[in-house]
Amino acid sequence: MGRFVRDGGTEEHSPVRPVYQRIAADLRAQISAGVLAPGATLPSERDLCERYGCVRFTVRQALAALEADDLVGPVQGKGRFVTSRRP
Amino acid sequence: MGRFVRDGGTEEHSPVRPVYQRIAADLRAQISAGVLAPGATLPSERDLCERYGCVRFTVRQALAALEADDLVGPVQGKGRFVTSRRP
Amino acid sequence: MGRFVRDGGTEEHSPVRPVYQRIAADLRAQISAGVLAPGATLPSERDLCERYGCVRFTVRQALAALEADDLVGPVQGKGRFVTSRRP
Amino acid sequence: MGRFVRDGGTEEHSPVRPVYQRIAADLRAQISAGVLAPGATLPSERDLCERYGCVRFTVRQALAALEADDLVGPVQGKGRFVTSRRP
DNA sequence: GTGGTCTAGACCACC
DNA sequence: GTGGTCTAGACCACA
Repeated sequence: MGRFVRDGGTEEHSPVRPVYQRIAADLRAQISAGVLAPGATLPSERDLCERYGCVRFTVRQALAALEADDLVGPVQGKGRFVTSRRP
Repeated sequence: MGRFVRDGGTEEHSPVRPVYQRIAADLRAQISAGVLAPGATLPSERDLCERYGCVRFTVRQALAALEADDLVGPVQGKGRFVTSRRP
Repeated sequence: MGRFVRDGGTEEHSPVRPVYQRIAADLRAQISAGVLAPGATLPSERDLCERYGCVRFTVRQALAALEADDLVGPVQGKGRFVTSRRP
Repeated sequence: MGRFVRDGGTEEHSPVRPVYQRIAADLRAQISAGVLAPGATLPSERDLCERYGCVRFTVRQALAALEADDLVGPVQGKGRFVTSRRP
C-alpha cells in the first residue's frame, strides 16, 4: 500500500500539469459547455477542495486564473458567480 | 595525518568519496537500523543541508539515490517518508 | 509584553489594509521613484519576507499584483526583474 | 451548585442563558483554573463549534467577550492565545 | 455559511 | 541559490 504517487494514475511519468491548472481547465470547460451558465453560482471553495482532493490554496489558484479571464467573479460572503457578459 | 587510506578521523569530509554518497549511506544506515522507521518523515532538505553542511543540490543527490532504491518517497508539500513496503 | 497587535503601531483601530497591499504599494513606489530601475532585479521573495516580516505567501500576493500591472516579471531560477518597457 | 438557577442535569443547553455566555463562562473557568494557562493556544473556532455544538457566529460572540476582558487575543493565521499579563 | 488574508512550513523545476 | 506548486491549518469581514 501507500506509495508516493500524487494522482494515483497508471501512467509512468506524465508532464505533471499543476493541479490548479487542471482544476481551472475543468471549470473552464463546464462554463463553456453551459453546465455553469452565466449568473450561476460556483461550488464553494471548500466544496471544490473536496471534489478535487486538494487544499483551499490550490483551488484559489485555479479560481484566480478564471477571474483573470473575467469568467467568474467573487462576492464577499456569498460566493462566486459565472460572469454574465461575454467579451 | 593520512597514510594510504584517508577515511580520516576528524576532518569534515573525505576528498574521495562524494559527499552525497556519504549522506546517502548515513541515511541508509539510519533506515536499516530503524532509527528512521517505515512511514517516518525524513528531515527536510534544508535541515539536511545544515546537518551535513552542504548545499541543497548535494542533499538532493543523496535523496535521489534513496528514491532510486525505493527506500524513501516524496509527498508534495509534506516531506519525504520512509517507504513502508520492503522489496 | 506580548500583546496581540499585528503592526505594532500606536493607532487605536486602523482600517487595517492587508499586509500584501502595503508591500505592493511600497515596491510600486520604489519602482516609480527609480530606486528599482527598469531591468533591475528585485530582492528575492525570501529577502522580502525578512524585510517585511511576513511569510512567502504574503509576499507573493504583493508580487502578483505588480505582475498583473506588468511592472515586474519572474524568470525561473533567476529572480524577478523590473519590466523595461513602460506602457 | 444550582440552587435557584436551573442548570439542568442532562439537557444540552438551557433556554435562558445565551449559549455564547455559557461558552464564555466555560472558557473563563478554564483560564482561571489554569487549564488554559497564559500563552496557551485556545481551540480553533471550528473546534469550539464542534465541542459546543453551535455555529461559528455563536463561538465568536463568546470569544469577543473574552477579548473584551483582555483574557485572550487573536493572531492572524495562528490562533487565539491566553493573554500573558494580568490587568 | 461565503470569500479574504495569513502562518509556517514542505517539495519541485531550473539555474 | 531562484521562483513555482502545495499542504494544513488559522483568523477576518461580510451576509
